[in-house]
Formats: sequence, structure tokens, C-alpha cells
Amino acid sequence: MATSVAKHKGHDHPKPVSAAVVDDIVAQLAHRGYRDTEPRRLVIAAAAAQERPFTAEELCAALPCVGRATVYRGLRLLVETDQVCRVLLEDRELRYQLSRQGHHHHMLCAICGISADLVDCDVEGLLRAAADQAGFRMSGHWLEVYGRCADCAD
Amino acid sequence: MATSVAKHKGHDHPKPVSAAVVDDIVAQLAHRGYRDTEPRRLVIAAAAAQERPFTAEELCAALPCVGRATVYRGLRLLVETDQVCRVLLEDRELRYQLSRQGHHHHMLCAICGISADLVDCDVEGLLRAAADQAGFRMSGHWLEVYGRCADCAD
DNA sequence: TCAGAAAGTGATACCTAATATCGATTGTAG
DNA sequence: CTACAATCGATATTAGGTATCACTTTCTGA
Repeated sequence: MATSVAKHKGHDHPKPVSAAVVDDIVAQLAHRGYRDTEPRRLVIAAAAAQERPFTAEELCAALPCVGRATVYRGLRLLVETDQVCRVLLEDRELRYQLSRQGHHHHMLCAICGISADLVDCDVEGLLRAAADQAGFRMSGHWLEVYGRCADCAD
Repeated sequence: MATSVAKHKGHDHPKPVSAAVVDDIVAQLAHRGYRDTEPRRLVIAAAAAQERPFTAEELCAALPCVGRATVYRGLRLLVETDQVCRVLLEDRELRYQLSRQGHHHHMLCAICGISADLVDCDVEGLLRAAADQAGFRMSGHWLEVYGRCADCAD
């Protein structure tokens, strides 16, 4: 089968992360009762430094001084608090990226791996209506869109 | 986080499978140059006997006389030839079910695990339009809808 | 300020799903 | 019937992620 999706391993120049971004996320966590710890900040900073959706393992590699379990726990916490969202590639590989807003979906470029947010697109409503018709009470959904971004178009 | 989805392990009464269903699928495979083998037929029959989306491991358990690798290979082949579709639960567990038609999506009941096909619902078009707007050329997507079926509604 | 409870950490063991290997077996074209 | 490619299956291996648990850090409130 071989679904092919570019992984861009090791090619991203991590972008400079403003301390404000990290501080802001730490504040959000503090607000919910989670502590401000050094490893946690490192995870947040590393996540924020990624240009494209990244895997947990990539983050582990980028943070050799932070334990694997801590990276995974940190990511889980960030997802639970909506600071980071999960992105699923066509081959079911799980990636993450900072969330830029509330609920939204992603379009993923198969060539460069970049993700773009899908805005003003009421899939939600459409799905809920279709579910209703079938007597289903919709409570959630998972949606990813794959393709080529403008830069990578033929 | 604990996304909770019923798994119904070991509770399904496998439904009787008409030989015609198996024969039909075997014929589809033959048409594409794949051989008609005993283990393959067993995998197909077992898949067709499931009431609800099932995991590869469940099929292995249901077929102690067929090797694990063979079950996995058989499922992969059936997916590639569009005889079976893959279904993703909220916790990313991968399940399978016989496809009943061309391209469509599934609604999955979190309580009983049943799946219903989502018909006459043009998500496709909506997504493509939204992707276009962002300069994306959409080539595929992954969509699952979660909720409660009519029988399991509160 | 500082003691101690609670939260967090990290090395490691473990688990599960899935694929790779490879010699043995089987289906099928001729 | 035969040869040979496709397929099988026992097993090893990999990948991604979680559980454990002794130790460390943070933060609170007296």
C-alpha cells in the first residue's frame, strides 16, 4: 500500500521561540493547577520551535536532557488543555502542533509536511445533520485533509 | 484524557456468513490476480461474520488455525482492494469492517461499537472548496464521526 | 522563611500492534 | 503432472507508547 507522506526528518530549522509564547502557555497551565517546571518549559519551547507537525519521538530527540516519559506526559497535558493539537497522517502516524485557535481542522501537505488550518468551513454542522438523520447523536469526530500546499503543487 | 469507547470484546455472536459473500470477494481478488487459498477464505469468512468493526487481533483470536501474519496480510489485501475498510476509534485503535459500497464515512457508537454508514453527505465537496481557498490541492482525507446510535441514546 | 505534602521527573521495564524473515507449502499455468 | 511463483506461518524484531517507583522539585501556609 505505501501511503507516502514526506516526513522531513531533521530538515527543519527550529524557529526562534519568544519567551512570551512559553510564558503564556505556562500561565494557562498554572491557571488549571499544573506546576511550572523546568522540563515542562523545555517541552513547550521545543514544541513551539517546530515549523511543522512533529512526532513525540522527534521531540524526545530534540530534548536529550528530558526523559522520554516526561516528553510524552507533557504532550498529553498540552493536548488535554488544548494548547497543542494532534494531527494524524495518512499512514496513521501521530503528530502534534501548537494550536493557534479553538476547534479547527488541518490540511496536511504530503510533500513538505506543512499544515494549514481549515477555517470557515462548517463540516461540523453538515456532519451533525447527517448523523441526526441516521438517529445518531454526534459527540465528536476526527478529520484530516491531505493534499499539496500551494508551494508544492506541481 | 481517557477517551472511552466500548470494545465489546467477546460479546458478538458471529452472524452466519453466506458462502456467496466469500465467493464474491474471492472472485474479486482472483480478478486482480490474487490466489484463492484456504487461509484467505477463512480470513474473509471471519471478517464477514463480524457484526461490528473488529480489530486484527480479534480476527487472529477467532482464527487460531491461521497464522497471525496471514491474518494481517489478508486484511491489508482486503483493504487495498476495497473489500474492507479501516475504521479509526477515538483512541486511535484501528478496526476493520466489510465495505458495503464505494467511498463513504462511518459513524461509530461509543456505547455498543456499531458503525453506521454516513450517506448522502457531501463533506467531500465542502472540504475541497475550503482547501481550494487556502491554495491546497486536496487528494484525500480521513473522517470518522463518533456518538451514540439510536439504540444507545440516553 | 521553610517544612512537608503533593506534583512532577526519569530510568527502566513492559506492553501491544504490526512488520520482516525465511524455509515450507500450495495454487495454477502450461 | 510439474515447475515456480505466490502464499503461509512460526518466530524475531521494531515502533510507539504506558506503567512503575524511588527520587526531586514546586508551592503552600503556618
